[in-house]
Amino acid sequence: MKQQGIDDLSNACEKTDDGVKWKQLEHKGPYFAPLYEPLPDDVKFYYDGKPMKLNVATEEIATFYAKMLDHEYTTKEIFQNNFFYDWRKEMTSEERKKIKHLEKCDFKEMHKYFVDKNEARKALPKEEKQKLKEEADKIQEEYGYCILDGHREKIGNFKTEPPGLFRGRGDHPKMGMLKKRIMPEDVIINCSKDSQTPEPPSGHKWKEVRCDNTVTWLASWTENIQNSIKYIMLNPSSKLKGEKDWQKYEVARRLKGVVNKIRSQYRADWKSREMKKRQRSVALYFIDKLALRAGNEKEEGETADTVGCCSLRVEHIKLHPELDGQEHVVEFDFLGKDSIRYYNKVPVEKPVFKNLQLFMENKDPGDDLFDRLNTTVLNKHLQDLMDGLTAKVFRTYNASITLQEQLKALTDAEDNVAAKLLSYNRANRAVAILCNHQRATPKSFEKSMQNLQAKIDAKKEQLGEAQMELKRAKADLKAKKDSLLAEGKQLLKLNVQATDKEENKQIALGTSKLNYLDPRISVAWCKKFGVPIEKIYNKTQREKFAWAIDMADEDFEF
DNA sequence: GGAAGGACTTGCGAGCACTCTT
DNA sequence: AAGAGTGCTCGCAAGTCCTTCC
Repeated sequence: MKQQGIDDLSNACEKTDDGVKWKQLEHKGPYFAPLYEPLPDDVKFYYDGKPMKLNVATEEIATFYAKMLDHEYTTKEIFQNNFFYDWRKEMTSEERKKIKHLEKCDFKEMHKYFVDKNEARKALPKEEKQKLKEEADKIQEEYGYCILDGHREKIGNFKTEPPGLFRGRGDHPKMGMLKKRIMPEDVIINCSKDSQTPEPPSGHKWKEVRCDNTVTWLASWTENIQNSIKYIMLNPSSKLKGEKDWQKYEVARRLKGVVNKIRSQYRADWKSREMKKRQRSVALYFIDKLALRAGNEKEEGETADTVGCCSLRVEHIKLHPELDGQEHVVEFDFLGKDSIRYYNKVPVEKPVFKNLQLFMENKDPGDDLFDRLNTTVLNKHLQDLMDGLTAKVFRTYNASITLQEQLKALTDAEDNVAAKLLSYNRANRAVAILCNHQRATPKSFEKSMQNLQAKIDAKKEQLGEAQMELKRAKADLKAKKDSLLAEGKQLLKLNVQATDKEENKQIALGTSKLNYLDPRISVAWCKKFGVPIEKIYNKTQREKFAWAIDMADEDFEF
């Protein structure tokens, strides 16, 4: 591997303001999605029952739709309309004259072609598969790494996104629109001046090559659906990302020091004469207590209708003066990030309840609950309370502190490793529930639960038998006792497994583990209770959290 | 001061790869 | 050896929050 530029950095970019500021960045540029291969002649598209040869560009877009035929997306009207509208834009004028209705388009042959092709690929002999893997590894090796200030670092996403049909989440108004192919002419390269500038594919040029050491991306382009910029950045295992991660948790730890003061302050503000302050203090209470997201405004009609705290509308909450024997209950029901439903019934303190009644007076269901508040206002206030404080820090703080407290409460030093891990998972789960990290119940859940139960029943029987035998055979006592003990232990372990699985049915632990829980808490816990770190972090996670594994000893306190 | 643009983190699900069972 | 089940990686959408521009 070339190590050019490590010793000679005299030519490197200089920028003096704060920020990332690397001295050397060298890479190969993005790896481009493979070009379109036209369909064989015998795979036909039919319009109105008659075969029709499409122009290559038109055909390519048709294949995007054909590939998705058995996906639910293609049954949705918005998806169909958006696709058809964009498809027609790319047709030749003759094609456009002919193809006027999507219902008359028959993609079935094309669809079958791709299904078959996919199966053929899966059925490939081992050696062929091995060869394909080696080719992929070669590409990874060549394009998947960069050199940043003398260190070889893994890149997160070194490939451009392939063209296709946009799939939004939830009720997205743009679903089905055509995502265009990214060409070198769309791509901005960022690298140091002294480094070897990456070569664009032959016959092509980059949109721009720049040297901006205040940012961390290697390449970028603007996508055509939302007109937003996409970036090629480093892998979480990189030093740069690790340092940022560490910083994030340090900010959250600083919040720990002032959170009591902030809480008494927002409680006081519930009685403020200013409406703006009251709204701010109630919103902050939600963000703190319920770990809600900030809730930026969104452009209407451009994205799915989802909300966070500051963008909650009257229709998203119901007030119950009394519910199930509890007073002042707020019932939340709204779609949050990724159109995941947030549903929760929460007893709140009386002033909060009274304030909410006030905020909702004379408003329609579609009106903003906090009409005098937005995330900019809220974050400005938070910044005054603590340097670096923003709404999202509360999520990080409350997630991490909850893990630490739960681990303390649930872990029994006398337990075996399996039981300790159940405790760990339960603590992790408490956080995931707080942050509303959900998942669809896995498809094989019922079945695999039954299998596990069958195993447990079998083990119980074995245990019973061993007990009987022990009674019968007084001789050979030691061996029988041991086998009894072993069976008992296995049963316990299976029961633990089953409990864990059941409790985890609809909860996703990954997001909190990766993004909200200070890894030093987990590392310290492992060290303190003699649990190998591999039991809670897999290889990738250990790479991402290398900084924490290095740093934390068993008495680390968040 | 507010809209638009930009950079970066967070989030879920699909599909692949690996393991375990039969 | 094959098939099922599970864990892990990757893709890329969708957030947050800061900066820039008028």
